[in-house]
Amino acid sequence: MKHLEVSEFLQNFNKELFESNLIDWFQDQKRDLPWRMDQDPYKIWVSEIMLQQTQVETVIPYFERFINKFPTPQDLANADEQEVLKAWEGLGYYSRARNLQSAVKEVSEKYEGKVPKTPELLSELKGVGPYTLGAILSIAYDMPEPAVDGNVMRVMSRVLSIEDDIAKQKTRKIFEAVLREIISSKDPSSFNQGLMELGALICKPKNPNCSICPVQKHCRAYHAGKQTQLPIKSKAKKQKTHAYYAVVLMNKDGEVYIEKRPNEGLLANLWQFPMINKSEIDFDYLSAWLEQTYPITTFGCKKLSPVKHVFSHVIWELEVYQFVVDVKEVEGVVGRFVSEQDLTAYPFPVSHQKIISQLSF
DNA sequence: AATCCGGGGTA
DNA sequence: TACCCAGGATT
Repeated sequence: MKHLEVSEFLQNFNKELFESNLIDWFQDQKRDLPWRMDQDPYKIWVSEIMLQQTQVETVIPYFERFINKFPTPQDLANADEQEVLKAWEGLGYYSRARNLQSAVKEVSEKYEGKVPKTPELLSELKGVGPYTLGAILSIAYDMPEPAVDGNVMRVMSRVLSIEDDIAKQKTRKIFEAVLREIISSKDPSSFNQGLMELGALICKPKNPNCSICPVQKHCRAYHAGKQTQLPIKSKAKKQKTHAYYAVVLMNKDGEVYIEKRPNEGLLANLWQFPMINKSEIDFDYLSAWLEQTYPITTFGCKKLSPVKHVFSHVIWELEVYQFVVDVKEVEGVVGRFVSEQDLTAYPFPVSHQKIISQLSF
């Protein structure tokens, strides 16, 4: 029963009744979320970027602060990137923030701040992929575009008993084709949001609550008793561990040395304490390496608590040391010494926030 | 088609 | 632990 055509998935499927069952349930049961207060395309855009791979409850406080700080596209376009990253601090996938600001600048300049209304123009924007495109067009502009995310694939794989591997890129296209056939033309916004809301509240990955599901009678997986076996998803490979020394260099004034990470790759443009891979240096030479790399001479050294941090694709194990240092006057140094007070102005990854929380100034 | 890119919630 | 989350960009 694999790799069927769209028409085969939809045989004997009552799409009109499915549509009304889904939309009626959504209108009645939808959560009161801050990006549902109005239909401002900018706010919907911001929310959709934040919601990528991120749960609703996590996003809510970030969204509130972000919109309060950058109420309009112009505000975000004119902001300093460091300010934007600071507002994103702790949310993860920081390229979302940089791409969003870049795209908002483009909208501000080319379209007078109006979010474009066509798939072609929208998909040109950085950070707007197939899902976000459909979400913006359907929710902000009531256009019948599919918005296929993890929720939608889980719900529809069960409803239509679709057994393709949802971890594979091409499978999303199958769901988009199916959704184009059944999406409501009357209320595509409630239809798309209803599918996602259903996935979040009822048709959950584990223990789906089929007994109260508004589309139970349409669900082939439920009727076959195999709702917990769908969707099919191949496993991701395990992360590799990287071990580093991370060092806090504190001068006599209680200021600590921080440096900006490169403008691409992991945690791009965020700040950190100096780190060196343990495979590159033995601990006995750490002090000497620090003195040749940074404008300092080291004195005392004490060990802080180690930090373990799990990313989606890699694991960091940081062995943390704090050095007392004298500062030499050197030009061309990338980092800087900052006070405890000023530290709060810089965006740090959570792994290094764990180090900051150990410091006593 | 794989891999890179965060962090937190949940069973 | 392992899996998941209103995914997109890069290789």
